[in-house]
Amino acid sequence: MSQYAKIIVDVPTMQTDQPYTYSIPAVLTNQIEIGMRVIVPFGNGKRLVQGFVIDLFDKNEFDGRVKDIQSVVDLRPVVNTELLDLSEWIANETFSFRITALQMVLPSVMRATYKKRVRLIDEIDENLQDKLFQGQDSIDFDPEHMDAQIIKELLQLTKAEKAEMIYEVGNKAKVKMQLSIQPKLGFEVYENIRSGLRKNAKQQHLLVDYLQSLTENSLIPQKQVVEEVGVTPATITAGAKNGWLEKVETEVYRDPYKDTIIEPTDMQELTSDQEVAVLAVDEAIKSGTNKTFLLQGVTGSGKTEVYLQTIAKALELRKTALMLVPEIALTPQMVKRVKSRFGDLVAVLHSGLSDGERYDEWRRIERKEAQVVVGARSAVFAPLDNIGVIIVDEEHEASYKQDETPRYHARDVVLWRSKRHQCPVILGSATPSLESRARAQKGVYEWLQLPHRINGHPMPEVTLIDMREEMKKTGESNFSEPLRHEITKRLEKKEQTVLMLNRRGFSSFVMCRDCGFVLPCPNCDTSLTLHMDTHTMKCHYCGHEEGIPKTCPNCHSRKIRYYGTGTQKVEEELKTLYPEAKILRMDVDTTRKKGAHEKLLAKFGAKEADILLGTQMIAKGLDFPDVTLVGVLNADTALSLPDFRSSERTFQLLTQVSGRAGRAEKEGHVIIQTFNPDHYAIQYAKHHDYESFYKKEMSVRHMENYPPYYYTIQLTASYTDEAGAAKKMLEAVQFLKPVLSKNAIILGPTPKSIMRVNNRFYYQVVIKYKSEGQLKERLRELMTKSQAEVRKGLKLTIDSEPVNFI
DNA sequence: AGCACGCCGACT
DNA sequence: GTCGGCGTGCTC
Repeated sequence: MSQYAKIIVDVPTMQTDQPYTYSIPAVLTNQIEIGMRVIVPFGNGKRLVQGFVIDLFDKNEFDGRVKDIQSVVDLRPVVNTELLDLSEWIANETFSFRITALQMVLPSVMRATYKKRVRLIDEIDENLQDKLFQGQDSIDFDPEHMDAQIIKELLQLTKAEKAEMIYEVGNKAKVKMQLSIQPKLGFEVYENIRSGLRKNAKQQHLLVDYLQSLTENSLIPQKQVVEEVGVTPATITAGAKNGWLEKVETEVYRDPYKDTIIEPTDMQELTSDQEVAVLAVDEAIKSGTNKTFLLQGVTGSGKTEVYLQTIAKALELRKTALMLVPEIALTPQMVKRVKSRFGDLVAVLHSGLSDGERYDEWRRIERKEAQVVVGARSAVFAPLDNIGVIIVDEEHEASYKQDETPRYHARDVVLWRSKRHQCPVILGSATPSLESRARAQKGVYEWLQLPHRINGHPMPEVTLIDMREEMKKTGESNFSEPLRHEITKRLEKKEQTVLMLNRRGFSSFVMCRDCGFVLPCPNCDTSLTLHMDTHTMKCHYCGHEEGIPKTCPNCHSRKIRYYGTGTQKVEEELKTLYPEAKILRMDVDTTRKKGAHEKLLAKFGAKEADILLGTQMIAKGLDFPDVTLVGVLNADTALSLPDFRSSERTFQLLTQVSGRAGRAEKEGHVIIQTFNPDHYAIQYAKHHDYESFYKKEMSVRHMENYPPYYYTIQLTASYTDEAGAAKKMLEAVQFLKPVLSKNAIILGPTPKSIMRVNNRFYYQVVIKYKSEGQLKERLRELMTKSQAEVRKGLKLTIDSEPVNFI
């Protein structure tokens, strides 16, 4: 029977990033447990905030006024001790607030909502009450959407104690309820009731017949009864009145896949390589060994089957399993594959779900109804108990790193949880990140390989097209001679083609042919991008939108035209080249709507189109047997970016798209158009040679002191004026230098490559280091020290092991 | 974050 | 003279 609780309050600032002590009032005795959410008064006024109970104890050591907890939000803890510890670890590792880290491990609907109301507590002039309260005795107080005069008067009333401010802490999480009916009587009783009915009471006869056919106390949704039996809700209500049945509200899950028909499938027979892998992991599951496996297998080598069978092994031991997949690879095909093996035991978590669906999947996991979780990055926080195995598919994917605070890497969280659960981890990829591959080399990870494709087919032939030469021949076209030729051949043979446009650094902008003027964003240092679908110019950084200019704003020339290569423009060119071909375009614009992505792919899979044109998103996991040609229109736009990982990214991307050709019986062909045909990333991708790429890239990283030889940390400051941001980063360097050894390398401060975004100026510093015991502590001090400036509009972010350097 | 307190300019 | 602007300190 604890009397006090330590609480992390929902006020995300550096100053309040610490547990606060609250007393537990007598009415709440024994109701409060660690991991529950509570509502507490916080601050001078009557402000109420939500908080998480992180500890309970008896003796108060805080000498100051201790307030009572106002109320509890949950009946049972929502954050278990594992996730509590995990959130603390993440807050530490990522320099984020504990409250932010706590909220992150829960579905977003469970975040508190705050509202203020003003309520009259004294008589006031009737006219005034009409004006301020619209006749009511209380009104929502929302200064954002209220007249300044009204706000003022309301505040005056509160000051004069004629009105009071009421703080409301809300909860968006809603459990969906469904009205069901429950037969309450036995067979004979219904028999009697029926004989007492009038002959022409058709509806009542139907209902009684139906009730009689059910077992007593079974629950049937009313909706279903209305549909299947053909009785009206009114009849059911009447039945309830007569005591024939009872109406019951029951909880239902919003199931995102309820309309998907899933046929159960059996395990596939394993190749000997797969067998070795499954056995190794199984052994670790059985012995409860916290071991990490790097499963490196070429596309089509059957990594997924290895995942599924290890999951099955975990389930056999009554353990659970977690499988992470990159968001874009989490297609219905993928989900179906897992669900068809494990049925209702599977919960799926990804960004395509509505908040309600996500919440319900989360509750199914939490209640142990789901034992297999498949999901994107944030699914790593699934409240699974007794985890037997954790899988990270496509472990090299940059999207596993969250690019907002808390900037955690799902792979790191997985390793933390595996330690906690004493279970193995499988990191799977055809093109592992250098970090992981290097760890496998050193024996930190156990290296499992699947070097052969299951169907025994050779990897597709890859042809490089030197666009420097081609440009001389074809001019401004996006399609080289050989690529056009191959597309034509596919159209004749009725085979399918996939074309990929490497979107990075690519977009259509508008330029004046007379003076070279490019339409800039007024808020950012970028040019606006043309969007055909909305007929506007948009900024991809701040969302600014304006009309398409007809004349050049600079020289008033009418010769203002599109440039560059957006998917829309390529699509237009394709249509002119192949007027008879059916083309599907897949990019951010065509897949924005929920489910659009799936529909497009289903269409292509059903051979309703000849050519699929898209951005990176088509590179992942698509499996279409009739695709025999894959074309990459611009292989190297990413290569020139000032990011040390650009070679690695290019190699991974090209290797992945290449894997899309010739998955089934037919032989595939890949054509890569490039301006750098001799670049090693492109050469090794052509030869499907990961190992050589790995060696070459490791030597580059070694020479240039980059990961995996060095750790990196990136500091970014942004401010409303450039000097302020630059000054802050200079100060930061001065502040950090004293604790850094001479082995640490400081890059910068430099302006970010797009220095101005949304009228804020960005400067950065990157520190490369091997071992700096005091660095993290010092960085935390830097954040505390900067509080005053943060209040004045400075934004300071610290990103440990950033994945994007631009 | 959001609230109270406190100190200076321009208004009923 | 007071109202209200925002700079500063604190929140169990």
